[in-house]
Order: sequence, then C-alpha cells, then structure tokens
Amino acid sequence: MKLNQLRYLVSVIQNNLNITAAASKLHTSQPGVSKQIKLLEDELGFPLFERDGRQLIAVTPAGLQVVERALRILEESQNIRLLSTDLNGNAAGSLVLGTTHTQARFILPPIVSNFIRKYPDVDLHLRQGSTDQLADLASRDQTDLIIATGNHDLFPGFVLLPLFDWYRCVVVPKNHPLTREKSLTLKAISRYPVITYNFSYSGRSSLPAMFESASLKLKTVLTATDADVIKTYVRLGLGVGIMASIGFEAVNDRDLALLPCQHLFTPHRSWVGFKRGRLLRGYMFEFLKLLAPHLTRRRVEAAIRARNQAEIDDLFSDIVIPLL
Amino acid sequence: MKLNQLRYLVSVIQNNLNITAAASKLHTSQPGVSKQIKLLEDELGFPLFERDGRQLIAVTPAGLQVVERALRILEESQNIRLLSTDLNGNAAGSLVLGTTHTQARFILPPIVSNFIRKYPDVDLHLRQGSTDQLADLASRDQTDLIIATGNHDLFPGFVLLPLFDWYRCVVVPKNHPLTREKSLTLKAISRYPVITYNFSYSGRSSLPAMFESASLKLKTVLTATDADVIKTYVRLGLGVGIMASIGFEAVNDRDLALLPCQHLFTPHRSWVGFKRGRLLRGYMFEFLKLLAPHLTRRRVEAAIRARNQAEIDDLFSDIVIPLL
DNA sequence: TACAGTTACGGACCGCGTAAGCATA
DNA sequence: TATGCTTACGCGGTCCGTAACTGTA
Repeated sequence: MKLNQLRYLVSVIQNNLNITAAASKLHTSQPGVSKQIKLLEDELGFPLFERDGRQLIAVTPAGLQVVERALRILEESQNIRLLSTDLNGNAAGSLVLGTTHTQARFILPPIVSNFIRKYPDVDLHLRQGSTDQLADLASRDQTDLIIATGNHDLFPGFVLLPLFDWYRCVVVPKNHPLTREKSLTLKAISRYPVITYNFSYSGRSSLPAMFESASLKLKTVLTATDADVIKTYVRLGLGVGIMASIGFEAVNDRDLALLPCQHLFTPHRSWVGFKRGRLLRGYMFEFLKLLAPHLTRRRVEAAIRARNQAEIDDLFSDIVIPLL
Repeated sequence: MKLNQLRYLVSVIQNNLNITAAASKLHTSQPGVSKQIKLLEDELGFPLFERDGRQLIAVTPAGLQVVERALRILEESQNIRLLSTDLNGNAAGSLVLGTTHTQARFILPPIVSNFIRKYPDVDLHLRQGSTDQLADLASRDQTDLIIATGNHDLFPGFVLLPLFDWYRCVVVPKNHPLTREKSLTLKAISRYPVITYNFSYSGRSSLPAMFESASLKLKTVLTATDADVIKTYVRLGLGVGIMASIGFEAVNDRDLALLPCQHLFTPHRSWVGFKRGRLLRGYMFEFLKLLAPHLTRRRVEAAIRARNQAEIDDLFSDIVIPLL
C-alpha cells in the first residue's frame, strides 16, 4: 500500500469513477492510475470497485471503508506537509471561521481586519450559521475554528477555549418608560411585549423559563436571529428588545437606550473551538491571540494536550475571562 | 513522503532514538533507515531530530508534531490491512475489553466463554478499572470496547450503545428484619448502617443525595468497589448492602435475601462504547451481538454513521432495552 | 468512430543491502 | 576497540509515460 495508491483511489472516486479524469487531475497518465488501483486491490485481496466489463460502476462496501480511512490518511499527510510550509515561515494558507451572527457582526470585525493586515496571504472565509449548523460543519472538517456561545454538548471531541462573558440587556427607544426605572426588574419588563432571539439561540438559561420561575409571563411579540433585526423592530416601537449587550453600538445606536441587566440574567460565555487533532497553522495561533489575549500559543497547546474538556477548563480557571 | 519513511521515523522513536535497533526491528538495514529519515527531513525542510554529531539526542518539537500524525496515519493504514484480513475470513486478531468490576464479574462470563468458543483465534484481554481509568485507557487507544455504566461525559467523541438497565437493590442476611417489611421504604433502610459502592461509582443519582432529599440520613458504615466485597460484609452482619441487582447470584447467595427496590431508586443504564473511527473487526461485531441481541451489525453501523450521541440515542429509542 | 480502460514495453528512478569510512566513549 | 551513524555503490524492483489493443455506445 502506497500513499500514491490511496491518492489515486480517492481521486477516482471524487471524479465519479472516471479514471481518465482522475489521472488528468493528478497530472499523470491514465494507465498508471488504472494499474495502481489494481495493484492495491490485489494487495488487499478484495475489489474496491464493482465493474461492468471495464467500466467502474460503484464502490464496494469494503471499498467505502478503505476510502474513509484513506481520506484520513491523506488529510494527515497533508497536515505534515503544511507543518513544513508553516515552519519555513510561509504564512500562506486559508482560515475558515464558523461563527454565529453576533460574533461575526460585533466581535470579529476589528480582529479580522487586524489579522488580514498581518497575514495578507491567508485566505479568510467566514461561514455563518446557527450553533447546530456550525457543529455540523465542524464535525465534517469544513471549518478550522468555530466561534460561538453556550452549548458545549453539540461539540463532542472538540477543544473549546473561553473567550469572554457577556450578559443579555434590555434595549428600548431613548425615551421609553423603562429608562426611568431606577433598577430594572423582570416584573417591569414583563409589562411590555418583548423582541428577542429565536429560542435555539438562547439555550438552557432560556428567557421564558426565567420569567416563569418568577411567576411572570413573557410576551414575546417577535423573535429574530440577530441583534440588528431586534434593534430595527425596537426602533419601530414594537416592543422591548432583549439581546446581547455586545450587539449595542454606542455610535450607531444613539437613538436607543441600553439598560444593563446583569442583576437579572445569567451570564453567557462565548468560546472558540476546533476539532481535536486538527492542525493549527502558525497564523491560526496568531488569530487566537488576536481574538483573546489570554489565548497564548502556550496555553492553546496545553489545551490540545488535555484529555478532555474538564482538564481544559481547569487550565483557564486562574485566568480572568473578560466581561463585555 | 512515503509510508515507509513514517514507519521508520516512528520505529526510531520507539527504540529510544537508536537507528540500528529500529532497523533490526523493521527487518531492514540500518543505512536504509538512516537515509530515509534524512530524505524525509530534506523533503519537509526541517530537522526531525536534534543531533550531537551523528547521534540522535532528541526529537524536535516539530518532529513531535510529525510523529503524532504519522502514528495516526500508520494506525489507519493498519486498519485498512486489517479490513482485508477480516474480509478474507481471517478471524485472528485481538479484542481488548475495558470494563468495570460489575460487568466483568456478573455480565461478561457467559458472553466471553461463548465468544472464545466461537473465535478461538482471537486474543481476548480484560482490562478492569474505574470509569475514569477506562476513559483514560480508551482515549489513548488502549482498548477496543468499553463496557460501563452511566457518565457519558467522560467519553467525548465516542459511540455509546445501550446494553441494559438495572436497579440498585438491598441485600441483607436471610432473616434480617427488613425482609419482613411489606414494601421497602427509604425510611426503613435508614434505620440500618449501609454498605455500598464507593461514591465514584454511583455518579449523579447518588445515594446520599437521594436520602437527603427525603430528609433522611444515610449511615454508610463501609464503601467498597464491588458487589463481592459488599456481600461479604453483609454476611458478617455489619450492615445492609445496597448494590446492583445483577451482583446477586441466586445459586451462591442462598444465605442472603435480595429486596427489590425499583420503586425507590433510579435506574442505571449500562452501555458499550468505542472511540469513533476505531476499526471494528468482524468478530467485534459478533461480540456486540452476543453482548446484547439488539446490537446487530446493521444498527451498530448506523450508530457509527451518526454524527453525535443524540442521533445514536434516537436509533435505539424504539428498542426495548432489557431490564436486569 | 469516439471513448474509456487494459496490456505491453522501455527508461528513469529509487529503495535496499553490502561494504567501507568516520566519530565517539 | 566497540558502537553507531554516514557515505559509496550496485542490483533489482517499481513507477511512469508512450503506444498499441480491446470492448462498448
């Protein structure tokens, strides 16, 4: 079994079982690919493809098993090669971030612009989605780093590093009656219709449950996926917004008032994570450092060596996580 | 980069950086190994070893990264080879089980004896330990299958399949006053000193908490790691045993009485699991089938394809899990 | 007659083993 | 002097490309 044989096998499959096409993609001759595939089948002792005459018409079940592992092997060998380009000071490559709207819109902009100035040769991609969608993307190796909030459960076998804590706050038009309350209470809020995140975003410490346990009723008039939409409807006077404090921009939101609610709601912790075993390029460590100063290369590497999430959390137990 | 170069690299490290010893283990010549290592270093563009003159004295940090990935590559290539021996009807191999005492002592004996009769060429190993120890073993790829109870959290990135449910029960000497209670209550139990498992074994639904929430005090006179020890001290009259019902043997424990407590305690679910991505040989599927008839090859393969534990649990939501 | 895969063959290369060289304890 | 790595060299295998062949739409 040779690495090249595995490359050929995978390429044939990625080219719809067309050996000629695979060969041209691999910049080699068609008979060569044909032969190596056959040699691999001979060595393994079972066919990788079902054939109709000379045409390949399907991958055998056993073949699928082989392909699955071949893909992993090729990925790791690619990782070894990347290590080398990395160490030779070559910062070219790509960085695919999976994030939720809140992070992409309010947290990442300064960090990203900083990063692309430092690493102009890195292709940066933002992939946005709900936490579920991000979990799916990441588990299929479609992203390098995930930046999200809450819900560790969707990311088994990941390394999750704390970024910062934040609270939900109430956002209302500048001269709304609530701005005149001395200290905001759930009861006061419950007098108004509420505009907040779709529930999939709020996770465990859900708003409805919180009000219910205080024997209050939460009148949600509208739910949205992001703070921009919430603020828009708050401006229209449809209700009181409850959203992440980081979604309030002092400059653009002068017509709105932000009412802090740290005494009412539970804190949320945002984190950055990646699949354990995924290669972190040099510039990815730099990105993490930009994202949060406490994510030094040293600490991140220690987290990678940890055996489970509890050990990682221990590593950061002494660190003061910023509160935004 | 060749697979052989990675093999050589790993072997050199496993032989304490002694190239000669590595070469002889690999059944090849020492200069060959020397050369391939050097070629690999040339190709990657950085040294894998620190050298003092001609001697290798350490692995470079970058080298460690390479070795880590090389190990994964070699493991997967080994898996591909095993697939082939498997499909050619060759049932030789090894099966390493990691289990807790309860399973090893009361559940596995008939299954294991059945299995080794069917697969005499499989080397079967039992590794026993606490759930923590098992989690550690498995995450370091030291076991094929883990059989344990409760606590999914210690096994992130694993495929966990339900085996059966069981309850804790009370075990007392044959003519103990408790045997005359019509329906056992926590209050009745709390009148006697209790002998039960070490707390690490009882997990979330811990006994002390259970008694406390009923405003009762649990007097544990002794805790032990296994049912045999518990029964021994119950026989000595030191107290009332609370242990897994499966630890009570009708034949050997005639001098004791088992008092069912399904109305008092929460059920426990035992499961079998393995690290996602680990190769299951044909005989391992057979072992799972012997372990629990509902673990058909079809279902196990579906579980492997699932993306997270929730999807796996869904697969088994229609199945009636046996109650022991 | 295109198209796709197999078979055949020759050249270049490469991995391996033997043998000799060299540095260190 | 023994140990262990490197260098040198020649053999054999293998990978690859070209070219010719075969079966199918």
